[in-house]
Amino acid sequence: MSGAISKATARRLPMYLRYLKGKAADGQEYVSSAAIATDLGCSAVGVRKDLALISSAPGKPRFGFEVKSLVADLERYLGYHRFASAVIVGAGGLGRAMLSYDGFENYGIRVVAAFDNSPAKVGAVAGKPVYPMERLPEIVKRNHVEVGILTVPRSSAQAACDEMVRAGIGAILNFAPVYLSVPEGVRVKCEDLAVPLAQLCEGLAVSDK
Amino acid sequence: MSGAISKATARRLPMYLRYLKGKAADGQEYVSSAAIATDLGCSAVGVRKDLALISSAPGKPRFGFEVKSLVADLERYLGYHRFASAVIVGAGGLGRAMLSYDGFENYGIRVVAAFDNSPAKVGAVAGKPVYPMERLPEIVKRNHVEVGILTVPRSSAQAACDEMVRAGIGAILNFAPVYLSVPEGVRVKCEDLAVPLAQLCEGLAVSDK
DNA sequence: TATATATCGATAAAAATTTATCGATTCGGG
DNA sequence: CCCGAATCGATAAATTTTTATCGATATATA
Repeated sequence: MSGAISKATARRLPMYLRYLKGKAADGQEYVSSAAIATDLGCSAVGVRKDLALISSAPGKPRFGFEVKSLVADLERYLGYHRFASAVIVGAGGLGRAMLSYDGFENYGIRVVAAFDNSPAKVGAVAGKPVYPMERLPEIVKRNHVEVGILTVPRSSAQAACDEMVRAGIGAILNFAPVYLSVPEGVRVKCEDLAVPLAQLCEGLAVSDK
Repeated sequence: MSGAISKATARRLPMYLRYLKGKAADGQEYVSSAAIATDLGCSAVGVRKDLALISSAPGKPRFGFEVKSLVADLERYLGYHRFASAVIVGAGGLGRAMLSYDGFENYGIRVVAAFDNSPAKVGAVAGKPVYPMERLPEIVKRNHVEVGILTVPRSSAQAACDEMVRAGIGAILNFAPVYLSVPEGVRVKCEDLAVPLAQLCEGLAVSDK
């Protein structure tokens, strides 16, 4: 069952996918666990264990794993069992950057639109619409949006969060550097852009190794 | 010694800091491990263990921990033993958003400037300068920059990365969805904005619990 | 065809992390 | 002044995750 994948492994899968896509683009057919481990800075045994969990075809001795097949497996695992719609609340610099980011499709996520209070921000970015906040409930309902990305300034984060919850959004990815309080049942994941950078700076980097 | 903090704990510290700052802003003097755990969705025992590692003052039975003191301890731990300078390469949407992001100071990181190939992007954002790529080595050297944030499109990522390495940058935070190859000794940490979102979408969220 | 080698997959050991338990401490209320 | 509730800190158990070991397998090459 797909639920049998540990948290630690699940965190690494996207890394493999990205790496393998690079190899595929280079025209490489096979890749060994040792090569992956060296390049990604983790252990070969760990790589094999992780891949064993999602790979449909076994690795071939003396060759390694077939890149194309692994990519397919990873994409299936990472994006298969869902096709979620998301909205962005806050069309400032970060919000607009995410609106034009093209990496979400890989994970089965469709960013529907962005919202902002400021009339100046309303319009479109990268072909995606930016609506005034009032229209949030309507759009959420119509598109069955379950996930919201919060990219407003710290001061308006809680208010925007409340609006999202009222509109029926059940999971929020919060980029504002504040703690949000939400009603029972709503999931929040905080993401602070400074954190990975800080980890990188640490002498003892807390890498995802 | 400060090196005795486990990776798992180190990953959680920023979360505590943010949460506690919120409480401090609300004027709350004390907070119990149980309250933190409930709000943050983790276990109270874990919270106590984590805090024990960085807290200078012990928690008070019947009250909990002193918020102000914990904030000070966390800030000291997270940002004290370094003061790193960073640059941003790629002044597109994400790059500019990060240039105007004010959360880096909390972690002892100073973003010095951004760089871009396109003359149209050169100028200033949020009071920080945007230089043409040619000036990267000079600025890096002058400011002793050790860390670079890579926010260019996928296609130019490797080239930009190479330039950063040549300029003397030893650690790179990569936001482009590609695998970068770097010489021995250079650290790379990849950050894909879609990943946390994907985790949030998963039925079995891989939260940082 | 036989052999050496690179690689896998499985099992086992070690390490790290989380969770549980429990006595000790402090304060508020009777 | 004593009792009970709330909370901590420490120790111990359980779980998860990583790392090590080793035989099996497939391929290239002599």
